[in-house]
Amino acid sequence: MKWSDLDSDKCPIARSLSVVGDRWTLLILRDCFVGNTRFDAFQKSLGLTRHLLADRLAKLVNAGVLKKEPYAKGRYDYRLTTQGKALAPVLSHLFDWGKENVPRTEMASGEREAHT
Amino acid sequence: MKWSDLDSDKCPIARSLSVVGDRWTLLILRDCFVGNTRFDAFQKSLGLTRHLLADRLAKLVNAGVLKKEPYAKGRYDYRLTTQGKALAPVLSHLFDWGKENVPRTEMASGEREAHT
DNA sequence: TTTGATGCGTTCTATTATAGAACTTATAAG
DNA sequence: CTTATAAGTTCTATAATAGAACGCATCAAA
Repeated sequence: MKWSDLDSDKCPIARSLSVVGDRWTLLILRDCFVGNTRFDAFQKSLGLTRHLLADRLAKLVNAGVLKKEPYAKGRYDYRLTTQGKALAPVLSHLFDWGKENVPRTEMASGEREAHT
Repeated sequence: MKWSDLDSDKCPIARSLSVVGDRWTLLILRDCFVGNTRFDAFQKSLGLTRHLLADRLAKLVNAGVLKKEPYAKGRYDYRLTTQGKALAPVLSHLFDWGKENVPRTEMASGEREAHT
């Protein structure tokens, strides 16, 4: 199997991962749950490249997880759809598991992030 | 932020993803929950390259999610640790979400897989 | 009405990651 | 001795990601 064929897999877990299993995708959704809605806000918060961010947002919109709502010409809010909101338990458990099982390693230098 | 710095992130979700957020990793764990324990079994079931499988298994063992138990000289069973078993709710919700929200697309040709 | 800042991308090059197949080493079976 | 199985490793080719710069449109100030 190729990663790109996951969407036709018999297993629902594999199909879920075909939508949210790419690098950064779940972190973008975490930001959505916290209230971020805009391109630059995601980019600054996550630090991924603009190229990838554009790609991931497009895929999420395409999959019906986010919807793109214009608030001015050429500017958009990305908001969770009902489908997207249904992912809350996944993030919630990842939060709990990480808190319990993945101690924070020391950083090289400058601190970042604020989320929760 | 780089993907490789996620392990020092303040957010537990980001730290979780530093362990299980790589391509294939959650599918390998799914196989573990279903009872697979061996290298070739994972490889045949998932179809990822042996190279990547070796890499992912090593990372999971290193992170304490799987443990490597020899059953013969040079042969091993990979089994979930307590920490690994604690990921069950994540997979469970991904299962539910995929079943509800990600319809299976048609395949190009030959069917595969059996899981679930 | 030119200048500058903001928002949302796209384009470019360089580096990593992944795919696919062949090759190792060791054990065990025929 | 030959073949089969298990668990990798090595190799080359292709795809994905990082990092920075560029583009274009709006708005606000000068």
